[in-house]
This record gives sequence, C-alpha cells and structure tokens, in this order.
Amino acid sequence: MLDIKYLRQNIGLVGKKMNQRGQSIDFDRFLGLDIKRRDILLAVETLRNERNDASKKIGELKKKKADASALIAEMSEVSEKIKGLDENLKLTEEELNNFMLMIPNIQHESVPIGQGSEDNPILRSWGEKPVFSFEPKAHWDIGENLNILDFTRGAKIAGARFTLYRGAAASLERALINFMLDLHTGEHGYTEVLTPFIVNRESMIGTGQLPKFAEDLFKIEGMDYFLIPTAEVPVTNIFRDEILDEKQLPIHYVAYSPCFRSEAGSYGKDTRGLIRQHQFNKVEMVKFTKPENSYDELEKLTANAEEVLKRLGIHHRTVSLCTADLGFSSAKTYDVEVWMPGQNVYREISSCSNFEDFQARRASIRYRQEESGKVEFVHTLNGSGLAVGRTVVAILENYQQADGSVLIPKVLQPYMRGVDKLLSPKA
RNA sequence: GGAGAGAUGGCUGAGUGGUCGAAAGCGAUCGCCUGCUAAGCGAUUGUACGCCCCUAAAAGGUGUACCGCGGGUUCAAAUCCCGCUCUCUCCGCCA
Repeated sequence: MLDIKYLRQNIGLVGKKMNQRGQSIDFDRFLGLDIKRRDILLAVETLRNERNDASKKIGELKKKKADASALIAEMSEVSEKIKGLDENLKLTEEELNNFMLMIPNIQHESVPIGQGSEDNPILRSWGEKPVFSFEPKAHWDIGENLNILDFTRGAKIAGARFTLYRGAAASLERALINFMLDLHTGEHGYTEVLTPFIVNRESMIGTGQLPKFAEDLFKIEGMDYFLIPTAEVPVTNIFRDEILDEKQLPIHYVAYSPCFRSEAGSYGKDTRGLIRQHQFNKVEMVKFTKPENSYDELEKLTANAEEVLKRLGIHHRTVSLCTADLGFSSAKTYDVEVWMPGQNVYREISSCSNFEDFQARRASIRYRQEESGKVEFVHTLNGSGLAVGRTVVAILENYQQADGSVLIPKVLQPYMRGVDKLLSPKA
C-alpha cells in the first residue's frame, strides 16, 4: 500500500510511474474519495467534540441534582447525526481503503523501463552452458526413463500439475532442501523458521496476494483460510501489527515450505514436467530491514540465492525485471534464471525483491528509531533460495549422461548418503 | 466435541456508567544529588487519523478514535447487553 499522504501530494508522479508499469489509476476517484472522507471526518469529529463537552456538563448537573433534560434531548439529536455520518464515513473509508489496496507499489528509480520480459537487462552470468556429446533430454524424459518422476500417477492421485517423486528424485528433493537451509543458516546468517502452511485473510492482504489476486490462491472451503503460495506470506506476517526495536533489525529468516498455486490463467502453459506445478517446494529468504539499508540487503539476498547455484555448479544468469514485468508489491526485483539444456531455455529459479514499505504498511510492521523515538515502517524483502522443484529439473538436465544416468553435484552427496549418480531403481 | 476462566499501555496489574488515555509498581529516557558504584529525588514515557500553523516536512497547538474484534443500549461505555476471535484449565478424541 502506498502512503496516502504521499499519493495525495504526488498524484502526477505516481501516475507516470504506474503508466511505466502498464497500469493506470483513476486518480479523480481517489481525490474525490479522499476529500469526501476528510469532510465527513471533520464534521463527525466536530459533533463528537460537542457531545463530549455536553456529556461532561450533564454529569456535573446530575451531580448537583439540577435539571439536564434539555441538554440531554439536544445531545440525543446530535448522537443521531453522528450515527448517520459514521455510517457514511465507514463506507467511504472502506471504499478508499479498497482502492488503496489495489494500487501497485512504486518502482525504484533504478528499475529499467520496458514493455515485457524481453526488456529485462541481463546483469551478470555465471558458468557456461554444458556441452553434450548427445542430444540432451528434457527432465520429464530423464525422470520417466529413470522411473523417478511419475507424472501419470501424480495426475491420477491429484490431477494435472501434480507429480509423484520416487526413489532418488524424492531423496534429491529432500537433499536440496536441507542443503539450501544449511547454507543460508550456516553461512549466510539467516535464522530458520517453520511456519503454518495455511494462513488467514489478513496475512494474505499483508503481503499483497489479496484482495487483487484471489484467483491465484487455493482457498479452504467453508473457512477463511488459504494455502500459502509462498513462505513469504507466513514469514513476512510474523511481525504483522508489531513495533520492533531498532536493535532487532535487520532480521533475516529462511523457511522451507510447500507452495500452492492455482495457476489460473496459465492453462496450456508449461504443462509438461515439473516447471509449473500446483504444489512445489521452496526455500525462501525473508528480510526485515531499516529503510536506508534495504537496497544493500537486496544485493546480498540475490547473491545468497546465486550462491546456491554456484555451489551446485550450474550455469545461470541474473536479470533485473523491467517496469512491465515487476510484480504488484515489488519496488525492485532481480530474477535468477537457470540454464535448462533439455528445454534450451533459461528458467526463473529465484525472484528477489525489495518491497520497501509497501508490505510493511499493509501489514503494519514498524520499528522504533533508537535516537529519535520515532516509529517508522520497516522495509521487507524476500527471495527464493531456491525453488526446489526447478532445481531438481536443473540438476537432471545439466548433469545428465549419455547412458541416461545423472551425476549428483558434490555438495549434495553428503545429503544423499554418498550417492554420486542417479540410476534407475529398475537397473 | 463438552464444562469453565480470561483478554486493559513495553511488562505486571487496578479499575463495574461521567472527573479514565486509564491508578500503582516495574522497566526505559532525561535531569539532580552523592569521590566511583549502589541507593535516593524530580520530570518524561502509546498509536493512528483530522484540523490549525507552515512554501513543505518536522516541531508546536488542537480535536477525534483506540482497554481482543464487531454490533447494541445510553446524553455519556474499559465498565451494561449480544455475537465473534484468541488464550488458559479440566474431560473426551486424536498424529
């Protein structure tokens, strides 16, 4: 959510920024609601003030056993007026609030202006595309040939976009989760948290999934609960409605969680393989920082995500999302894209964002400045470290061998009881 | 699922219709005092929104709201009534 005072005073600038993101906002409606709200507020507060004064007098009169009936009758009328105005105010505030909740964040000045993902500049690249003496296969073929990924059975059990892992694939997924958590907690200074995977509506509003993107979420029928689409939601909401001490910042959390996404609107897209699933595992890093440090922290966060792929020895590159490609809540986002030789494409495997105070304002996460005593919104950031299913894909495709086997990167072998090569359970 | 108890400021905890944004204690901050330390003394110590002031922000002034959340009664609600949520205790069930 944007700061309403800022919006009021910088309508033109915000409009321009929104246009760069391919959004347009009905600012006349905003200004109308904003003025209406303040008008009603002023009127109702004036009446309340009058009533508060009169009520005090009534109390005094009654104490003196004097007659207060005239004043009481008068205030009875005032109260009726207040009631009417209050109702009006509530409706107006609701409307204004809903309006504010639908406005995306303002992008940072360093965000490149563009029309789509093709305009995302490549900032850096690590490693090389592997060279194969044979035609590299896509992971769905590798996984099925090895009998470790079972898309048919996954679909039978649940439906399209669900996969059954068997044997070494299941073990690899688990190894990756532990490897990533150990790296981020042991070397990058994050504290591990394990959260609920179901959250309430307030949490979804806090991080920006609601109210605008309800169709992307799985909702529990008959209850106001949602399956999390990312650990970002429960982790960021840990401090919702709290005022932190400046001393506590920065806070760095890392969490494993499954992620559930309805993938509404992506029918027919990435239907094969593990790329786009209704349920996938992810290790997520979340930071709470002071405003002045958040962009430094974003660089570090992104480097932490890249480090996972470096340790795994997989070629990847990092892009800066342009204005058109930026997510709703984000002020700036870096995507880490991993090379998938079996599909001959780069795939997003991590998305690292600085939300500045956008989520903090929605979720009311603040901190008290030690020197001035002032209360200020924190900045929140998060990034995948990494999407686990897609990492499995990257390993299968990048480390596949001519005989159909797949080598296991060295750093993972201790997590796989020393296994260095995936072989078919049948073999 | 059944029975009961509770939710007040950073914390503990008082407060059953008006003088309560809320006692007291603890903590914290500032100052005083005493060679140092400890103790003592004094002051300050929530958040949001509006209006005034102001080029703007801050500061200042002023008002309103907030005692788990939402309604209701009343001139007036932390206090009375209704609904909800959460926490705790006991019983039952359960990974």
